[in-house]
Amino acid sequence: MEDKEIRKAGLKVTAPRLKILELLETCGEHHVSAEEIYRLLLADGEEIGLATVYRVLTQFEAAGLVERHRFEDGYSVFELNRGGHHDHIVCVTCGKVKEFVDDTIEQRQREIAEDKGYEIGDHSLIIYGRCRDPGCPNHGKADNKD
Amino acid sequence: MEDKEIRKAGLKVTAPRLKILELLETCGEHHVSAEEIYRLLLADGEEIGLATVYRVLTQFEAAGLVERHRFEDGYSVFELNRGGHHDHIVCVTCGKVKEFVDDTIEQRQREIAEDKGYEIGDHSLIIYGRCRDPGCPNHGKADNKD
DNA sequence: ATGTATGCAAAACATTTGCACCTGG
DNA sequence: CCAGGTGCAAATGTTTTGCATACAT
Repeated sequence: MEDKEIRKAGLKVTAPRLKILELLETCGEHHVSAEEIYRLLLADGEEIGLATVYRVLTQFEAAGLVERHRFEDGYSVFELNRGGHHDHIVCVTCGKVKEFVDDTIEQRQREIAEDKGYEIGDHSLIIYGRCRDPGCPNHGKADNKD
Repeated sequence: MEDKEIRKAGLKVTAPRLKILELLETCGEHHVSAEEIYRLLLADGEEIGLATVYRVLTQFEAAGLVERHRFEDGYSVFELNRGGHHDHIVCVTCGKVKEFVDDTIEQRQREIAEDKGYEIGDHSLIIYGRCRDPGCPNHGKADNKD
């Protein structure tokens, strides 16, 4: 059960925390915003406040349970921290996100940080592109400038 | 003069636009927020509104004149688009930003996008670390020229 | 002259916080 | 029982927008 995860974070096991964690587990690689989580839980019959969602997510982030990403738009999305670090490739048209890790890139980053006189911490690499999924609205189209 | 840049963007040449463009030119690699631009121009004796700063920056961004970045905190910083693409390495302590380009990483990104079935567009790579500057640890002024 | 830009104030956002009430351990 | 958690409303901080006026062309 995810009770343990919550306790391990030094938090009490409450309905909102359990529900949010469960929801994130069902999301897999899909990244959800606080607002989305809020609406999904409401729709699921939970009585929960948006403020609580934010509070819990912030606590989970501090505990390393979830990761927060600030993609291009002005809000954050969250995903369960499944251990391994990874970067993201996002479809600018349909928003689909895939994850990847590349050792060459990871290594070069360490070298660059060293070279620039920084002690490396985290990093964030996001590739923006267009996916070739049939369902993607932009399927086949080329870059149109106007 | 930078009149041309503004006209080329289909915008009228006005004082606020000129001033903002000039200011960005003096900034070089230093990334400024809308608020900072606003305060700097006020301090410089300009009569300008914060809303105008945002409007102009948005227009400049759309015209490809400036780039907007959303680093870790909840606001945007802007820099003049000097043509060449580059990535960023940011000090999490003092906020200092350095730019870099690494061909190996650029190349790997193209391969990854291809591999994952994306037609690559842009990307954003930000390395977070701690710089080894003497004046760094305690917030201080963050106005390091580098 | 005329369509744009502007400054200001107010709105719209995502997110945080104060507070009185609830609840898990 | 009580520290910690919650929902709600109000506060925050950033960015956007409505509107009447001012200005570039």
